[in-house]
Amino acid sequence: MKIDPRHLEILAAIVDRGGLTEGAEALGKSQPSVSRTLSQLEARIGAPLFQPGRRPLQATELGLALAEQGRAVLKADRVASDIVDRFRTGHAGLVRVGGTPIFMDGVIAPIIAFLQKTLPGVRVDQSYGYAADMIDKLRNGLIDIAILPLQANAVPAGFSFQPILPGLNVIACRHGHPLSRRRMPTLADIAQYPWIAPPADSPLYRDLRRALERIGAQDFRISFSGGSLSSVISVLTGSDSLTVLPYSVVFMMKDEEKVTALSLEIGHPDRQLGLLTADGAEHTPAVRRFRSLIAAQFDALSRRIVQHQKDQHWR
Amino acid sequence: MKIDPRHLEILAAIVDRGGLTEGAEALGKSQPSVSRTLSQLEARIGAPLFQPGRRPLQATELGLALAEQGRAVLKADRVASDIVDRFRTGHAGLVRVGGTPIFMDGVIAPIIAFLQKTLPGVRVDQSYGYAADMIDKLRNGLIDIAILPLQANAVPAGFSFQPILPGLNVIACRHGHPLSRRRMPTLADIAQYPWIAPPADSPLYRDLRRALERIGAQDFRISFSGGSLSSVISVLTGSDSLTVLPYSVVFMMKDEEKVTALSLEIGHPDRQLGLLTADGAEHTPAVRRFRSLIAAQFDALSRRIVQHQKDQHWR
DNA sequence: GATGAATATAACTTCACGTTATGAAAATAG
DNA sequence: CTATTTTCATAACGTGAAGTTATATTCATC
Repeated sequence: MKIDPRHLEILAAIVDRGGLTEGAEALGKSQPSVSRTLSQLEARIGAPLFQPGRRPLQATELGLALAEQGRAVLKADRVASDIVDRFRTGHAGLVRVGGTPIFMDGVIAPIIAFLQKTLPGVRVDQSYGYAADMIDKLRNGLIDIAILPLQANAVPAGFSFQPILPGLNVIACRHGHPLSRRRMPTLADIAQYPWIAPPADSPLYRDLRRALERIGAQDFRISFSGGSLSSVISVLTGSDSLTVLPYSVVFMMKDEEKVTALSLEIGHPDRQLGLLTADGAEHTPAVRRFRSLIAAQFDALSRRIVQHQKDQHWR
Repeated sequence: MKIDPRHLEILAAIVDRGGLTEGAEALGKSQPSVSRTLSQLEARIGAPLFQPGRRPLQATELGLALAEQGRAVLKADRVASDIVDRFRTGHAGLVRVGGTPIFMDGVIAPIIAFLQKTLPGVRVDQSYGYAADMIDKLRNGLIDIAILPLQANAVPAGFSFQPILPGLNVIACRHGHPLSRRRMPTLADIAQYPWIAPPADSPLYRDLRRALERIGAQDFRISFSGGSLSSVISVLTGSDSLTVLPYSVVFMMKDEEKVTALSLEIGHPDRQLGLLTADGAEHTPAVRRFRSLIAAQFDALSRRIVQHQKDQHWR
């Protein structure tokens, strides 16, 4: 015999609260409503759920057994409500973000780590790729947000781009590198050190080439290439190699005093790091919340960077 | 946000069966019905529960989380249905029976033990008392069935009495008792042995007095009184005492060869052992089933007793 | 027996859910 | 790539469960 789970809930409420009136109150219903539902349930079952004509109400064996199940329903229902509420407020859910490897590892991941304190129920699915890839994934709904360097006029139709940081790159070397003491290293200074190259298809690699062209370096030695950030940093700190990194990545690591940037202007691409999203995409509250928190974090980071640069100027 | 537990059930069915059509089938509903319910649920929650436009249907994170709760509801519901079904068929429930102590211990309890194999889900609440007590408890709905010796014309108004055995009493002694060998013990034989007396307010005690009067015994020594069956049997088998017991009690114990009955006619009260019930009482299926099974058992017992007596006559 | 609190009943309205019929869309096959 | 099939969504409508307020009953208690 099929029983309406709501009836079991009502029964549990009556049993646990010790009366129709209290039970109805706990359920947010009127007393007559609960009373009639109980009568109908007893009629359907064909047996009393409470000792008839006894007050205060006392459940029968059957009533108690069914109330037990009603409690299970109530609990499941409460849990479900919680899940929905947390989902709707963006405190739970899945956020799928993708972006360029070095920047994701060096800047985004630490920020996500920080955000997890605010959003402990949010799960982040991180994936790596460059612009074309990411745009494709966004279009197919495989990721929610891409974090990329992009030119303002290169934003494809149907996408929105929210800049978060200038796409500033620097030449990086280990702390204590011979060049790091020079105020203005010359081409000749630089030429004697080998380079760590980002993957050949990465924007960072193009930036490296462009920067070297700009300062007049025709030829350069590559000692290591293709690694992700942690490998690059290992090689960088363990040798006198140079590489090109987003300034923000170097900035994030400055307190560790392993890596530093040469004071050498290398010409900035007119790209901005930013959040790319597909226009039609329905974002979950968790995604929206995550996105705004990320933006806020970058705003703060951006101000810290500006402040830091000012401080260095004064010195 | 409050969620209808039935919707969670439907969601669980869809997720577990892998589609609307199958889910609807499993729930015994039409496909459009579950389709609309699902749409409404998604609308209420404000988020898709399944990846939109994907076939075969694949649940979102949120959908999976809620389906989990739906499974809990389904389970509780199924258990509740089972409880009700078993209750309605009399396979589960509470049966409250009361009766005279010696008879309950000696005959009813062994039969109940046997019935538990047929009705493993039925709980029996046994209580002891004499007629007046039991009638009172029946009237107040504190017990469902009383098992008593009663005169056919002494059945109070508003009660039904179903005889199950003749109220035959015998003088009992230990196996191997000196008197047990006598074909027809005389009063003088009997007079030298002490008696174990049932509680003074019991019908058995009155039967004892009546029996002794009938065979002409003016005076008798009481060596033990007030015990329940197991004490009485202990004293009986450990001494040469005599006592009065319902024949059915002695019969039930005959295979143990501890106790036997004297072949002495002691005059039967015109009482019958039977099942007394209050007319107005609403009996649960378990009680009805129990009652009919008890009656059947006694019918069988009664036939076994008759057969036994025939066998003894031939010897 | 009177009083007060709790439960049951009555009368009515609304809306969720069931149905069948049919349209739209996605996957599969040719 | 088009046709077919399967699966899901929508439409339209009837029924009944469950909500409401007002009021009657019933049970415990003083």
